[in-house]
Amino acid sequence: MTVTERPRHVTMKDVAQVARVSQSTVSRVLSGAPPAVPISESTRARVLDTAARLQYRPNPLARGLRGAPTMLIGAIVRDVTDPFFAVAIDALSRHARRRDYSVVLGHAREQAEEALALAAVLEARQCDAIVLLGDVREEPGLLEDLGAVDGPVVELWRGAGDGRFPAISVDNADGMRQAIRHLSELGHERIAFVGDPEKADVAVRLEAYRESGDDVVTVRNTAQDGAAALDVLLDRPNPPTAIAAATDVLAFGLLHRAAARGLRVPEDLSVTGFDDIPLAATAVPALTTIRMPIDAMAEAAVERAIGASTETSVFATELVVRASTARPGEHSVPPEGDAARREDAP
Amino acid sequence: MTVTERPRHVTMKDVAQVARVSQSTVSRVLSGAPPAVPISESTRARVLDTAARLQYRPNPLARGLRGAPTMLIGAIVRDVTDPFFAVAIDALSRHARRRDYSVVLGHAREQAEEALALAAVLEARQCDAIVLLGDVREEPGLLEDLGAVDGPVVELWRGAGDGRFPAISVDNADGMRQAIRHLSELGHERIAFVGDPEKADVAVRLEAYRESGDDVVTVRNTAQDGAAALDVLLDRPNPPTAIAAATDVLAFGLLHRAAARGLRVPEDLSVTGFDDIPLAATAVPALTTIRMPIDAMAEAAVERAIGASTETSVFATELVVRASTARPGEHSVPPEGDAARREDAP
DNA sequence: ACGCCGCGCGCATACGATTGCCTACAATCG
DNA sequence: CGATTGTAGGCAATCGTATGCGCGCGGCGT
Repeated sequence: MTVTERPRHVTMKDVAQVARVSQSTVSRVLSGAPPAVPISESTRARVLDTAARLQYRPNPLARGLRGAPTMLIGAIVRDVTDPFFAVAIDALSRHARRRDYSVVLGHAREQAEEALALAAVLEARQCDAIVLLGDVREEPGLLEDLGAVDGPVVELWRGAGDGRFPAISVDNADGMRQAIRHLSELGHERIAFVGDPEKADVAVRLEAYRESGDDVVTVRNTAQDGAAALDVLLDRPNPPTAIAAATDVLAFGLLHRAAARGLRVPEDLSVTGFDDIPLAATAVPALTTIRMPIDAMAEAAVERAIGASTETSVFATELVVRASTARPGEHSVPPEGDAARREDAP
Repeated sequence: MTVTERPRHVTMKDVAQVARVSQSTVSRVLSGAPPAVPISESTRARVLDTAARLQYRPNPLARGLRGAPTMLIGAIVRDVTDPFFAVAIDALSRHARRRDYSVVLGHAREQAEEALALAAVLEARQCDAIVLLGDVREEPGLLEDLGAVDGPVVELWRGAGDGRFPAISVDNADGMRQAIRHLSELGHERIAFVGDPEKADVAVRLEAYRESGDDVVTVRNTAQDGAAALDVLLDRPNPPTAIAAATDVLAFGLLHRAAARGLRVPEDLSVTGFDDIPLAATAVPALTTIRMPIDAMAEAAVERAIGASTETSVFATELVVRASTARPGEHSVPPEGDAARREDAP
């Protein structure tokens, strides 16, 4: 074996030279497509062989420069740390894959600067389409920037879309009403709401809550803030018997602080979440929450992004009753019970 | 406003035409670099102005074709859904940002095929470096494929690296010993281990556990499996008084099932986790766990990836004592207590 | 035997940005 | 006043791939 100094990158030209054909022939053979130009079987085989021997890899940059699709969907997400978005990304990636696309992810991390740099990366044909996950309203220049992008932009769970881009969304208001109705039907009369109305989707949930209640604590969307919110609520003169949290993460904080204060859930306090993150089913106690059809929504977003569909539907939520809600002062149904669904049990 | 049919993409040529200069001049002005060729102030201003007016965006593909760095770090992660990796990605992204790099993420989702497609995307100068998060041993062709990549490849939390690529890792064995020692010092004698030894890092933790115990339940890394593992352990003739989980996610499952069975933690059972995911501090009860210096490790990985450093250090873990561990049959210290650290309280 | 057709393939150019080299003009020097 | 230096900027090659167009050659028809 001879010493090859710096194998830098094997190009078509290299393959062509070795195979004793022109670079265009190599291109035609390797493109695989129905050859607009006929190639003899012997030549084709020779090219294919040398390409394999030389470990040729097409350069996507050069391909893209010629206008070829990158088969990449860019996803901009506000905060990867949010368990809900993690699941969403996973679903998005799975459905993209089924369509032969890959997902590249950049995240905004609640910082405008970052989001901007990201947008610059994703645009300009680095990827064929962009999916916005969650509410990215806070990024001032981002949306504006995105307007200049070539490919389609789809919003997924944007909350209250302003119609700037097609959106795949969920009926947040109805979801919150389902939670409130569930608590009402159990006999709760003093129901509080905890959430961060800065996020568009939470704002919609809050608005739906306001139709029947007005005991609101505003916090950032962390379990720690959820815990602190419980203290605020319980130190009120007439504390609630049930709390509807805007997200599961907040509900986790509520459950934690309730236990720390010696309060039993659901006997002394009922708690509902929103999102049905993976850990919700194994919370202590298992969390009653509102589930969204993540999988179907991700699929819709992918189809919209790659132009396979032009629909922008609003998906329905589903109440998942577990063990964190009960009649005031009563035990929940079975101690381990998922009244409505059971798929969570191992 | 005139009708602009298909603004396709504003190129330097367009800017040059409008600004009445040559395309090379536009390039020189916009590159910003110390001009090897002098440019008059008036020309520079004119170019800058028209570029802004026309909303010019450089095409990164064309840049990359000429060999320019993409300022992108590719991250390949096994499973975005894992809360631990979510935090890691966040840290990675932050540190990359500080160095003017962005992170693009692709995930393997435990599927070889997917990982391969991803590698193809990331290689070939689409990004300047690649960071592997977690154990990707299972992907057969991936590592091999990665060997052919131009840029540097760094493994982060790969567990037991095979030395193929430089690795930033954590002392998993010592971490597990810290947990076991903590439980021993509390007086526990029957300590069980729950984890998925298929993952390299968990395998190391298991090995360290084996130095002092042999009550092992093998499961996949989900909270549901953790819950099921508790049933297995408690139905044994001589059940453990403490369980060291290989990850926080498993510990969540253990806590859930313990509560569902009416078992009090930590009075009847002590539980330790591993990772210190964000929700660990607000588990019910707050989870005693092993923390890793995620931030420092992510920083090290970024520096290694972009060639700013050549060190491959092994980082130390830290025991974080919260409320899920106590002497057998005894209450934990303060009900809400973080004995060792307090930064978790809101 | 000559022209025509079609197969198989190479030439050349384009994509957008970078960069080495060269030109044109002005100012300054000898 | 001619030569030199410096300033300002254009020309064209280049990166790797795709593709329209055209060229040569062999076989077949008349």
